[in-house]
Amino acid sequence: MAFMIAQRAFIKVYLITMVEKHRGYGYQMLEDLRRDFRSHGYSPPQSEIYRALHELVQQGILYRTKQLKGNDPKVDFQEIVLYHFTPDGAEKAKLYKKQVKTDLDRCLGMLNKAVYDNF
Amino acid sequence: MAFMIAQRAFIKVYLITMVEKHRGYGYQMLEDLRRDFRSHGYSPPQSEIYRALHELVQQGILYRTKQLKGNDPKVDFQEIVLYHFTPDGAEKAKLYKKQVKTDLDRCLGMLNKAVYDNF
DNA sequence: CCATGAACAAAATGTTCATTC
DNA sequence: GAATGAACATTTTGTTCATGG
Repeated sequence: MAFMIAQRAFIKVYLITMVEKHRGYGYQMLEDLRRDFRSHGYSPPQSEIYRALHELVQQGILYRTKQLKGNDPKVDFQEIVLYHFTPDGAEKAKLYKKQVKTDLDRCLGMLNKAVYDNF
Repeated sequence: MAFMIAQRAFIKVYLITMVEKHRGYGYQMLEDLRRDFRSHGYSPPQSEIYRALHELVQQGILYRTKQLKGNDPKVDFQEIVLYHFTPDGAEKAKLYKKQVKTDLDRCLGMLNKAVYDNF
């Protein structure tokens, strides 16, 4: 077992949750995470979000579709990549999240213990 | 700012606390930590403990003395390395711990948030 | 500037080996 | 097996570059 939870896993559960909420594409999720964790002094690097998304596709949890950002193609030709659950993706995601939850709890236990033991 | 607290820093505060309690030498501290974290599924690698101790010496917080383990040299010639605070080591240690405490709290905040947001 | 992706560089860690008692 | 240390290998990250709209 590793020491702490990996950044990758941490990000992945957030991405899964975002897909559950039908929210968006990579760049958007990146900005959301940065906003939500700014007060914690954490700014996930852009590469990690894309890597995490790619891995979730590899794991057969998500699949991709492409779409033009603006409703009107004449206005905005920017192409974005949307993510959705595969047929059995939701179930796989549930399982993955469960594993990460276990690890999150483990890490919380260790950090709380460290505070208790040393401070 | 990094994502999570580094294993190294985590171990260092434990080592400092152990030196405060006049406990021991590297190998002993390693075993203690392994025992204390076994239930958390974490077993710090031996190399990390020594690396951490060396760094604390580099930082001018600790210095080393050597000693034979058994009281009677005829019985046990095993040489061990003991660690003590340098003259200003205690103060430096206090400062270092303070920094790590801040980071521990930050990490706890992030992990708790993750649990709240995703589960 | 938004958006995606890959390539590359660095750091942190894990594993193994060497040495001594 | 206890004890210390270094070397080496790998993984995980962070940074930078490339491309296009």
